[in-house]
Amino acid sequence: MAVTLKDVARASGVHVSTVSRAFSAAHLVNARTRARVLAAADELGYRPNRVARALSTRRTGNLGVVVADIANPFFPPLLKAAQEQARARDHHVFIADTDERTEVEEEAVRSLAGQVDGLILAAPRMADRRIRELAAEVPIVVVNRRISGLSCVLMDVGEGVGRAVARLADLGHRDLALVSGPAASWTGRRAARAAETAAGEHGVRVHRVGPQPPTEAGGAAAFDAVAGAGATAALAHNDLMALGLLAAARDRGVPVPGRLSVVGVDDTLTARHTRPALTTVAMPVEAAGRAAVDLLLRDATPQDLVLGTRLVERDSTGPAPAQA
Amino acid sequence: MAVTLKDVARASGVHVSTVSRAFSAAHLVNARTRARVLAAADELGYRPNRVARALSTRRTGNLGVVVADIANPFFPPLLKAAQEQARARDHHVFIADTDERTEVEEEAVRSLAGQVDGLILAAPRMADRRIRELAAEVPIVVVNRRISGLSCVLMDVGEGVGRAVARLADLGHRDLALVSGPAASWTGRRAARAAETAAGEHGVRVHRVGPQPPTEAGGAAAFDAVAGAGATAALAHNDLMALGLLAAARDRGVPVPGRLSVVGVDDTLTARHTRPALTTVAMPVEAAGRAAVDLLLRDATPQDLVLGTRLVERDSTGPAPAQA
DNA sequence: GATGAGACTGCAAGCGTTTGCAACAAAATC
DNA sequence: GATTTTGTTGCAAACGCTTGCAGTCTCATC
Repeated sequence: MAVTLKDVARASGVHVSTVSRAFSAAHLVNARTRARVLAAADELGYRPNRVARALSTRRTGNLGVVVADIANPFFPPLLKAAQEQARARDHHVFIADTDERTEVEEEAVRSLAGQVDGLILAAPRMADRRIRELAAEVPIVVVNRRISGLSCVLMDVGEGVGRAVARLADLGHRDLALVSGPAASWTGRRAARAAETAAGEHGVRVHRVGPQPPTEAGGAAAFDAVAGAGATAALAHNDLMALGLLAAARDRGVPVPGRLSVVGVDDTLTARHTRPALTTVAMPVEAAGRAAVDLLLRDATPQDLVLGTRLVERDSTGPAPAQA
Repeated sequence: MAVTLKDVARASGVHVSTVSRAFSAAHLVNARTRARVLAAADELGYRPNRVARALSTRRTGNLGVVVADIANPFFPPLLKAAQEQARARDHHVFIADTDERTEVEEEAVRSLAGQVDGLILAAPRMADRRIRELAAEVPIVVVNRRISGLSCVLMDVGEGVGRAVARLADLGHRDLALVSGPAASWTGRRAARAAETAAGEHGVRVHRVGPQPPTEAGGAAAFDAVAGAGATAALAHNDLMALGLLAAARDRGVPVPGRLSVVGVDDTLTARHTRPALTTVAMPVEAAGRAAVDLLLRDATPQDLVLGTRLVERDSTGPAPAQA
């Protein structure tokens, strides 16, 4: 069916190994022979069979990206940047959506391991140990989580979160609700720590709320606890949860930012179009996607790469309400 | 390095072919032998090498999904549903983002062709001819476009659009701007036709605006033309463009829906959180993703599958303004 | 003019599976 | 009891490509 090396060899009167070298080791074949081979290949429409090549070289030219939820607007730009970078390096990319489930995550890594040269785990939920074990089977780069011994691309949410808390303090807020997502989230813990540190420095009380699923519904579910704690500002685990808070506030007739300031994390496209537009901590997601691919393909010794974040102030934050 | 059939064979004292059959043709091997083999395999942690298997069976167990822009919120749910369905069928999925470029699209199909059992082209931009040619190399299912001879999953935007126009007419609108996206978009043409038909039936004038890129910026860029045409309502190519219109309207101080009603297409997550919340035509995207995978894996004779759409009325539409 | 060094090319053994075929034994059929 | 069937297994040839090795041929070198 498809045109193979053998066909090209026959057509150009040389051995298959010469044809092979004409493609993948040009300097080992005579220039004129090579030209003849390439011409024949072109004529026949030859395209190397990546599967066969992979079998013999043990390099597939494929990468995998494992994410918790493709539909979570945080991931698509990461995915897009990663796949674009991979394409530029002549690699293809698999995606696996784990639906936030650890078992699925593990199985995804396992079953992908055989047909990729490396995997990018975006904000994985597995235990460090498991990830390290899996890294013995296939090169792994982790995004948004630090695991010693592995290459990690980190978006230092702490920076932006700290700035957010400082800004809220400036605006007069003294009670901040920290609405957390999944307990296993590295970024979440990191944000919490940064928030608490900054809060301490600025004399702001922190009220922990959650954990809740990192979804709009999760955010909405947290609203009553936020209000109950007497907080005038809330920092959500991510934009999606912040949206949930916004929606719940609207339902309850609580004006934002009049009575409650809300801050998200991620700066997903959505954030710009909420009502009110969401103040949020912007993550360098595209850069992270590209960096992860580079790290994987370069496969140098494990290294951490820390990318900065910044506060994007929109309309969901404002001065603390006067005391009742 | 990795455990192979040979290792398992040695460990269980049978020939590799027997081991192979123990996995992929159970009925051809004695039950007790099989048990012994499986035990040995389990013990050694054997995992079949999909690449090698693919070389010999010519089935890779992989699918590819080609989309114009992963970051366009329309696609992630489709991708997610497709990959979940594929996973359920023990398949992996490649993604390719074409960045809206035809050449990239074609090259993506070509280079993926060798390592997938089939491709899903979501809203492709290529010419019908090209797609049909490519379909000779690899099974293709097309989403959101009808191409004779190929299996297609169609979301009949016409239905929802027709209803939207009817509703706008009810609200008193008589001048509707049709803000179009890429000229090559099947859905776009389909929507335009449906809008014009419905407009004709309800005595509404249609003003064509565009084409513009199917982005927020594209929508914003179209605003002046919309206003200039004297339209009191606009139907955008997609939600993203509708958002652009909303933003531009806000910038120009034009109240929505007070002076201009805006309708999007897609009902992306974003739509619910715009200011005002966007009235839009909802697409059954997840269902389409699943259906596309099923069609591909079943690989029956080509068939079309038409899924319905509906109008989701939110706050960006309202009564037409009184005549000036 | 013998010798060694390149430059090029072919040969053949893999890579880990699958699968048609043959071999053999045991069971079933007449 | 001879013959066929059935069940089970091994053998070996693919699948399309890469690559270490060895062979040939041409030149430069002394």
